[in-house]
Amino acid sequence: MFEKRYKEAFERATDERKEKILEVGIKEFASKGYEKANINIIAKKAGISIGLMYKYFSTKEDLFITCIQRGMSILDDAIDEILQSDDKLIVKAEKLIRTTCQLSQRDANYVKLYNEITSERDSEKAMEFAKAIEGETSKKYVKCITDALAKGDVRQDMDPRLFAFFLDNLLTSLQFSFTCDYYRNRLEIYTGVNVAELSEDQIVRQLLKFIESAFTFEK
Amino acid sequence: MFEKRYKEAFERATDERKEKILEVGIKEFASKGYEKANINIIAKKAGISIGLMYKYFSTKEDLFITCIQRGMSILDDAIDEILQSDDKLIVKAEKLIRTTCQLSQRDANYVKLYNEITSERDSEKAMEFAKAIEGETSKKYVKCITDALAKGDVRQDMDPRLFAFFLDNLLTSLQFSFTCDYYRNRLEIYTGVNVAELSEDQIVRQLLKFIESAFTFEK
Amino acid sequence: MFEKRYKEAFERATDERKEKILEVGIKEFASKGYEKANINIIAKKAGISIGLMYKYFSTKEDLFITCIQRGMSILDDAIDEILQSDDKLIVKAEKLIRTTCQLSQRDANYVKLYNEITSERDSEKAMEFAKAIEGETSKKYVKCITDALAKGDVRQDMDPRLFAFFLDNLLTSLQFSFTCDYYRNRLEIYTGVNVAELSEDQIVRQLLKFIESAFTFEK
Amino acid sequence: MFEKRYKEAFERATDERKEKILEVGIKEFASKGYEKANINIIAKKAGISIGLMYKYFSTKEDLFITCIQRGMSILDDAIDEILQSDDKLIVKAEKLIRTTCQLSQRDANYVKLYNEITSERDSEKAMEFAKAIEGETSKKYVKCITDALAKGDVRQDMDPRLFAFFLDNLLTSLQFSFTCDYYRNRLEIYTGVNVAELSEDQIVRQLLKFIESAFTFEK
DNA sequence: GATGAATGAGGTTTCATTCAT
DNA sequence: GATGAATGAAACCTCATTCAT
Repeated sequence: MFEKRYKEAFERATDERKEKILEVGIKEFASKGYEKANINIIAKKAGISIGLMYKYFSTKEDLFITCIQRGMSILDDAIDEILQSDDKLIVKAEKLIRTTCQLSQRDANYVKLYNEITSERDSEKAMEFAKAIEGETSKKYVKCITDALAKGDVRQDMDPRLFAFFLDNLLTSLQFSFTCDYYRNRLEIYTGVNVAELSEDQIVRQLLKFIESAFTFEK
Repeated sequence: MFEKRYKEAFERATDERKEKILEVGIKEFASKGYEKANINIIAKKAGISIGLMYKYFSTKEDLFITCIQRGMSILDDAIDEILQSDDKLIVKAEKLIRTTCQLSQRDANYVKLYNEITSERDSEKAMEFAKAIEGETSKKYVKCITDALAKGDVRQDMDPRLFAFFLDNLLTSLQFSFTCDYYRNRLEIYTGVNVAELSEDQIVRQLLKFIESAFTFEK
Repeated sequence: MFEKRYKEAFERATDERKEKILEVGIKEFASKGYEKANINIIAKKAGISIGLMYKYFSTKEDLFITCIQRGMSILDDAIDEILQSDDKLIVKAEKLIRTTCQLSQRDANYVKLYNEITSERDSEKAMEFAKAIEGETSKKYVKCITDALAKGDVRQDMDPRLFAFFLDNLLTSLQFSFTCDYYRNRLEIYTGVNVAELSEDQIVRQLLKFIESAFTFEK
Repeated sequence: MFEKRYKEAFERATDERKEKILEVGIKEFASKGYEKANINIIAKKAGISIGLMYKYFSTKEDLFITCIQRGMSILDDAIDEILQSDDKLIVKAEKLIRTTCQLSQRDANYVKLYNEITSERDSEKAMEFAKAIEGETSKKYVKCITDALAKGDVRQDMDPRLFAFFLDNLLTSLQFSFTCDYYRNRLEIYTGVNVAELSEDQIVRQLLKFIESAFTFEK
């Protein structure tokens, strides 16, 4: 997805070390955001010297992007598996929703990282990020829907690319709503329920209902 | 929505100056983000000294929040007008979608500011922001849907709060997709079309279709 | 004592206003110290504009010194009255000690101001302050003791100037110990008693004993 | 006395550098006072970058307190040695006075630092300072006098804690009078003699006389 | 006489990055 | 390969003082 942003020295490091650096980096970037995260602290927490960190990554940004790569590829893998199954679209949709909920808990930091990218303001970088992160996945989403359309499983009057886009918007919003502070509070405000007591299952069922009819209804 | 975050001196400034400061501030925060925006530069661009800036706002954060207030209240006004009309839900939905598109162009910086808030990581502030920004609007969204439900205009098996939430998610995603760099690129990737050539009308019609059936279909 | 440091305009102000300005100034300088006191805030609290403040005083320092003048002259008056009485030295000493205790409560801020001056580091100003503040008083102290010496009321082997100096040191230390935070804590540490429960009378009696024998003993 | 206020990096610095930083710091704080002392200048004079200064000390205050620690511990050591000897109280008193004079010359800056603390206005910090600086020493003073009392070397009608306090007041005042500008001028005013020509020996002898009779006389 | 808006130099603190060892 | 001491630009914020009205 991204071209590599780490130096050769990083490849030569032990897996354990690579793992540790990315784990710590993801945690820091996720909890503080890019600007406020401190690369010196990341190095210390990862148990390496700042000098070595710069042997591994040329800049703070390169470390960040390498963290993103790791985080995004894990999120994508889970999604890809569902998209490439033979299930009907509606079944896939349900799986996607449920997986989204699970990932939001298990991989909360990855989701937060994704949210961070989402407000990138340098348009060059924004494009680079979007291509790297959304490129493959979007194709799969579109393909699923195109296939369903061909099979007659869904309404025929839709633009599959846009419907894929709307579907992804709903799933992404849901993901953020389970993970990122602002979005979480927003969800609480809409439901009127404290997030701790929130019935995840109720949300899943309603969203599935919403999506199902959007995709199948035809006047 | 927010309690005021400017000092009395700011109230006494000329309207022209108040306008200028907020305009410049919004532009800077929208284009660089909170962390990277520089108060000294904002002051200079607004044509006042840094000292005076601090006579108007106690901290960078206060200036930021005052900018937010301005931006959000303008966005909200447009939305509120639609939500409080007597139109049927579907008509409202169409108006909301169209207005969203327009605002995204006219008030792009406000939308970017909103996007900035959306990745707030301090959970106290996130809550404060969410309450201030989403509080009133969410109520109106929910009311619209509850009313439509009572009138039998929409499917009866929905949870109105959650459906309102999904609807807002779709609209917010759309808004970002027209304004924020990352989201814009993502939209291009999904549609395969350069944003300049993108048929806004096609998007509007498809989204309306998506929403309409989600809201009215019932097995 | 000091030459005047206020401008003519200040003389023309109403007594009430003069009073208010000095009162507020003394309070601010006493509680925050010279550097941290803010002349804009003093003006505001005194109910005048900062512009007018600068019509009254050329600089922050001039305001400060005028506050000092006011504070010191009040403290001095109380002391002078005692020193110029016809009492025997020991009686005067007792009165001085008791008055010191009273002033420390009634005029705590003046004492704090005096303490502030005491750490002046510009040697020119230190000299100016010392001359203005200690000049007259020291003469009276010395005279008292010289007189007592002449009358044979006290030991004949003393240097009256130095004994006056030691006496003043004890009284000044006591004054600070009742008023200034650091000195107050130091007193608590020595006595092992919380300042609120501290028997002022016990201190007075012991100090008088200390001084009395220092002045009258002769081998 | 104080808990350490420097970071670990400071411990790792060479002794020469540590020495230099504290020396320069003490000089600056002593000559300008806490508020007016400038960390950037201290760093420059110490031959290190401001960034490194902040690797050594978290804040200006921490640097200041570390300077205090250094200064106070040196002053204390000299005093402690005398207080813990087997000499009679009067002998100790003489040694204390003479040492006070010497320290005032050799360690003038430490004394100035002490004077600076003495006007601390934040009552929390004042307490912390007082405990750290006066805590141990005061105990030793009191113990000396209690012992002398038990041996019958001094008058029996005294409160040992208060007499210790008065003694310390006299010594502290003397110390300031030899070092701090204001107090020095005050001494000149009392004696009528220029400080350069002032007979230190005369002062010592008179003060010893003063103290001796205060402690031994009994009606 | 009186106002208070306006200035801007200057101080503290942060942190990405370098480089000698 | 690995260290971590060292740098210094740059950001936020304060406040004594000025001056037009």
